[in-house]
Parts: sequence; C-alpha cells; structure tokens
Amino acid sequence: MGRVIFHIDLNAFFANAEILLNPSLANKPIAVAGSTRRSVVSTCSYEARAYGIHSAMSIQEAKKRCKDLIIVQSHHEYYEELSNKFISYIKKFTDNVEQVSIDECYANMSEAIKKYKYPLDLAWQIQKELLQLYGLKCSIGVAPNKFLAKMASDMKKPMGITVLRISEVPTKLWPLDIKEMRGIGQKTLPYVKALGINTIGDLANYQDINQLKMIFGKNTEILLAKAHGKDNDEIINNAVAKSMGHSVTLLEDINDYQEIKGIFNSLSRSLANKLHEAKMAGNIISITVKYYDFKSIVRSKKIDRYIYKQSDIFEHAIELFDSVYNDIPIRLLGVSVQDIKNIDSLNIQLNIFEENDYQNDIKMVVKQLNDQLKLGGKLVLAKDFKKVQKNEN
DNA sequence: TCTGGGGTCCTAGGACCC
DNA sequence: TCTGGGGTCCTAGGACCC
Repeated sequence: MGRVIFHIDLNAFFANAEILLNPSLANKPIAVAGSTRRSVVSTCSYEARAYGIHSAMSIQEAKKRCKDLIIVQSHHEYYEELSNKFISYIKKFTDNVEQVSIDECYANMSEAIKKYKYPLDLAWQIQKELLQLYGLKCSIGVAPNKFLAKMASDMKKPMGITVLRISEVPTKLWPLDIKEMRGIGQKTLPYVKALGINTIGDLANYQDINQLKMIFGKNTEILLAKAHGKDNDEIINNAVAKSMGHSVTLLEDINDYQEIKGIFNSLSRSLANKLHEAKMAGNIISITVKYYDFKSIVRSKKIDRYIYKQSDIFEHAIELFDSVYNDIPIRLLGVSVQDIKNIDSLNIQLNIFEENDYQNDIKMVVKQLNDQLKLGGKLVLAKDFKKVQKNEN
C-alpha cells in the first residue's frame, strides 16, 4: 500500500483567530490588515471574499468593494501560539509532519490511518477536534503524495475533506485552470498560455517537451510528473529556518540619510530581538531597498563570523546601504540575516569570540595597570581586590 | 489614495584556486 | 602569438508561495 498524505490547511486563519478573540466579528465581512494608507489585506473572512476581496489587495480597494468591511489589526504572536497548538495536535498522530507556513502542514498518515475502520475517519476526527479544542476551521486533502494532497485541500473550502486518488487525476485534476498549479506564477503564466495550455490537463498532455523546457528549464520533468499526479517529495520534519528578516514600507517615500539610518536602527533592533528569541545567529547580512517606482535592489555580504547583536547587524546594514545611497526616494527598507544557525550548535565559534574578547579585556587591564604604575599608581593583586571592594563599600 | 511582510529556491557571472 | 578547464564561493536578481 502506498503513502497516505494529509494536507491540512487552516481556513482564513488570521480572520478565524480574530473572531475567536472577538466573537462579535463572526459572520461579518472582516479583513486582517495594517492600519496605514499603504496597507494591504493579509487575510479576510469568507463573507468579505464574497465581495471579491482577497489577500494582498490594498485596503483602499477592499473598502471600495465592501462599504461595511471591518478592518481588524493583526495579532501575530497570538497567531503563532495558535499555530503551535495546531501543529502539536497534528503531531499526536504522526512524527512525520512538515509545517509549510503558519497555517498549513503536510502529515504522513500512512501508519496512523491503520487504526481506523475507514481512512477518512481520521480526517473527520482532526477536523472536528481542531474546531472543538481550539476553534480552528480547516480543510483537509487526502492523497498518495504532497502535490495531490495540496490540490485536494484546495478543492473544498472551508471545512472540506477531499480525497484525490491517482485514478481520479484525469477527472478531478486535469479540468483545473493551469494557474492553480504550484510553481506557475504571474510571470510564467503568459508563456504557458501562449502554448495553448489553459488547464493542468493541457500541460499533462502537451507533446512538445522542448517548448516546455524553454519555459520551465530543469523543472520541466518534475512539473509534468505532477500534472500526471506523480510526486515523490518527502515530508520533511521540523525544517529549521534559514533566514530571518524585517522590512517596513514607509508611510512616505524618503531619502534623508539620517532618517534612513534611524529606520535601519530600529529594523536591526527588532531583528536582533527575533534572533535572540530563536537563539539564532547568521553570517550573511542583506538589505533590501525598494524605491518609489517599486524597483528594488538587494545588497548582501558574507561576514567572517556569526552575528546576532543589534549593533553588529546595524553596522553591516549601514555599510551595505552606504554603497548604494543616492537621492532616489525610498519606499521600503529591509534587513535580513541568512545562513542562520542555532547558537548552541555554534558554541565553539562563539566561545572563541568570547575568549578573544576576554583576552582583549586582559590586555586592556594590563595596559591600564602599566599606565597606573607609570603614573605612580598602586598595583592591586587579584586576591586583594575583593578586600578593596569591600572597604570601598 | 494603487500595490505588505515573511520566507524559499534557482540562476548566472565573476573571482579565485589548483 | 595565444592564452585550459573544473570546482567552489560570493553576490545580485528574480520567481514564487502564504
């Protein structure tokens, strides 16, 4: 028997979470979004979606589409908490769980379903319990691989459970619009359409593979296999973050150097806090600068040690920025640290740094002592130091 | 009054080394 | 008078996803 993969997707997660905090928002068109005139919708309720509102839409546009839309400020830490509960709950059924984002995961339920009379009973139980225990609504896709499971969970929302078997690929998968295919985004879509490929079935049955290779390159075979419902991707446990960053869209475009420096200072601080919380440090630092016309550049550099402190991040960020500073108005600034590793795993290196610092401290003390002696000062031996301190107190 | 913020992965060119 | 080739590292850019 093959694998049984679940894709579990929390429905309108942020909106769902906000309704748990404030039940009076239930059954109303709400959108979780920032509060500035440059904000966009992060997630919205299904009532709001009925007006054509969706993620990434500007709140100006969203309000135009629905006069009664309620904009709710996001509470990200709370979402993280709920998300952790969600993942922990799923891990009760299997160790093999891959969290893809804050609101979705894949779980290998090949073993777990054997305890149930009908394979779908497990899906029903998960859906029911997530709602009962945490008030979370979800859709579940059940399939022999990750790709089909993901496509299945998308088919019925909210609170859907969909099984997608290989044998059902021609009837259930092939009629879907080609833009539903993961990996085909805004940029490649026109090229694919130009070949007359409008559905996933069109792609699966396209004959001229060389044409496809011009668009997808190395990815062609994998994409074609997926269009046929085949996918051997493993479910990767506990993937550790590889980068962490912060960016901010400014209320107004700016190009004043001091102002920019101030932004980098606070971005560095929040990033340092985040790294500290996660006990991570990284050795590649990069900045993003998005200009008034939405053109953006990234500058990065590798550092000879792992950093995590605000002062270090800030120093390198400013150095990178200095190399590109001009008078073009800036819309967004960002700082991020890549190749991050857990501080515990870097202990050796960090200890070496601390040792170096310590040696520098000793050198400094020796120098000061020598200076004192030159000036006729008195040398205090270590064993007497505590006595001196006591006397002073 | 257009257009967020958090990420991952891939490609490609130049530097550098053997 | 003609200038290798392979591998790795670093940096920049871009596509994509939620």
